[in-house]
Amino acid sequence: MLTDRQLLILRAIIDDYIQTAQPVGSRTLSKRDDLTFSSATIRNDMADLEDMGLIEKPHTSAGRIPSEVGYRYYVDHLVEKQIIDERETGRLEERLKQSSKESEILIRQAADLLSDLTNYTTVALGPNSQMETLARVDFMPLDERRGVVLIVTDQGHVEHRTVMFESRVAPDVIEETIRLLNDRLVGTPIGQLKIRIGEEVAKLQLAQRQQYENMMQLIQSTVGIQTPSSLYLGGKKKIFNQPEFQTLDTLRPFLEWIDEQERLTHWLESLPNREIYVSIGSENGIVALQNCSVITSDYTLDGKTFGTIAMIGPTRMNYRHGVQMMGQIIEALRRTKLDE
Amino acid sequence: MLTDRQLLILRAIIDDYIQTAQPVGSRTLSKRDDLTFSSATIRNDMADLEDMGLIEKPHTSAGRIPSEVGYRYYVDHLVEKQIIDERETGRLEERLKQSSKESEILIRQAADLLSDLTNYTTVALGPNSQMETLARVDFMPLDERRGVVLIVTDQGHVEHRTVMFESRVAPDVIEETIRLLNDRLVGTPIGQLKIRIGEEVAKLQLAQRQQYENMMQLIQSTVGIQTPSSLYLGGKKKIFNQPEFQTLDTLRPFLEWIDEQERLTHWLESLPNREIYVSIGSENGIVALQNCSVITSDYTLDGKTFGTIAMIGPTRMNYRHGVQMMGQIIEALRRTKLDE
DNA sequence: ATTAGCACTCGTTAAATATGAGTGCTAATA
DNA sequence: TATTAGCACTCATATTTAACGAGTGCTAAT
Repeated sequence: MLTDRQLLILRAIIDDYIQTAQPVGSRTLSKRDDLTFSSATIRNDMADLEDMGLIEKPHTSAGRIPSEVGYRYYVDHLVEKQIIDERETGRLEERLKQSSKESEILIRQAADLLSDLTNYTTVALGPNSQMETLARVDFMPLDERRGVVLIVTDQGHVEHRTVMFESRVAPDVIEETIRLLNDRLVGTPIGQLKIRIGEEVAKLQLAQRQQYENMMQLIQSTVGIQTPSSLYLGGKKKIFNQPEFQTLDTLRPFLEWIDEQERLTHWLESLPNREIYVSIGSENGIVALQNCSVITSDYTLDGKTFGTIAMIGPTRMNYRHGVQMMGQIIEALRRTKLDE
Repeated sequence: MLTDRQLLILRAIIDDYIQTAQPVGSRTLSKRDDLTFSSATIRNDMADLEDMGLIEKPHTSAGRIPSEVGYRYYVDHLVEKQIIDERETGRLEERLKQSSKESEILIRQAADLLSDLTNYTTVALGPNSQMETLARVDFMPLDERRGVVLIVTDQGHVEHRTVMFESRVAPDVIEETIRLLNDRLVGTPIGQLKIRIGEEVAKLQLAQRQQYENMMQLIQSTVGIQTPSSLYLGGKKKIFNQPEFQTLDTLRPFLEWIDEQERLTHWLESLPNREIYVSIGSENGIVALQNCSVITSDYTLDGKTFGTIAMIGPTRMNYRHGVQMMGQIIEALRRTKLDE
């Protein structure tokens, strides 16, 4: 167990290191107003803290830096969660409201805002359309052999795909197929369209054989439509300002990783659903983010569960401020109404 | 005017420098099989080439590197344009064909392909939808006060926007408005929708006042739909392998610039329409691309003019190979049929 | 239990030195 | 006259050496 003084010293070391990115020495600490002990006393406590694995030194004659265990202790015990500053949240809500009522744009704006508030890179993942249900299928002819098939979800998302037919198709065949699709598939979760149609297709074979090929073509195109989750990166440049990323060895893996949209999406989707979750350093298990910490949170927009937002900074990130800003942003998003 | 030998030497210097990224000395050159002169002779010619501004030395005791003027001369006189290797083009066409028939995906694939062939970053700009004409407007209700308005262009591009009405709207009002929009606007270039509707709106005021607000809301939403040109970056990582971008001072501006989608789009759109155009070093006028050269070309897909593709590498780029690969890719794209 | 004092460690910086690739010029050669 | 061998000179880069100083751990005094 830590003594009060050790706690004070640990906190001071981390606070100082977060600000300066330099190892913190005992003399520096003893000069702080909130630490009244001599440097020797502090040194003794530092040795104890090091024995406990909370801090470490880069080399013999350097000051101490927090270890990952130290940061973990700091975040779990020394960061007060969820103090929502009503005034500030209101201001954020206001800024979000001004930008747009389009959910996609709102999310982007939120990510940018969070990035600007914290100076860390942010990633926002939109809703996973796989969960939404089909509201309607429609078709628009372009010419004799081409047309666009559209699907709309209950949440108002639209996806489309151009269909190319083998031969000229009679309008009523298309009409009938679309009607069939609407009859059978409306209300089906987007992710299950493909499976669902399999059950229905058998009945089709009884129908007119003549246009069978074209009908199947249209159906396959429809259920094959992908609904990609929208991903947005805010403040990618911010990383350039971090002292730990001033070398190519550290910068390159980070940039390469962050640019891999698909992997990023998977990662965000795989995160545990929580309010606000802090992953410190190598805890995240991603090699490219070894020296990064991540604050993630699911968010709701206008009450509905929506997606995930993440904030990525160096392990030496300002956890207190980060957690607080994250809390404010998701609260502001929660309060934002889409329809007024 | 350059003597034959000087030409040979200039070419050798540039070829060598392109490969090694190191200043080229007279002794190195004299050992090449294609240069039979002594190092002293080469030194004399080098001095002349330097006087003409074609090469320069980083410092007194270093070899020579090509100047921008030198590269320009090299590209204009020493790079043979447009030798299309039928075999290779066919292979590229094959690979493109396999990927998809969806134009968007084809373009991405082409950009990736070009990047892999050359090891430089590529940017592909899709067609500018502003030029396409409206083929159809449609509306799908979501609930009493919301719906999705869709527009389709003659090229099969679809854009949509969610509309939020002030009050409950009668289906027949919507139907009528949509019919009106289709009647008046089909065939109008997307870029001119807004202007065009102004002329029509006066007549509207005579119609039922009651639902005027909602009708206007629907119309405004429709003509306000943006059709962003699609932009795709291929091989962004490639820059990390270039020796001239191993330092943050050079890397950072490049990465920051390349990530600015909007600026990038504008830049590509502002380029002169040409088959293949090479911009060397500071010629492009962009500070962040001072040390980069760009090979750009408009391309056609399936015969139709489509967009612009660009290849960005260090000034010390392999122009011969780059120009050739660019030629092959746009030829392969030109031959690719969308509908078979 | 705390603190002053001191020897010791070791990364960082600066100066001193060595290395060598490459040049320009001059004089000899074909 | 054009080419080449020879040589002194330049200058970026790498290596070595020395000085510096922030910070530590330990011991003895308070």
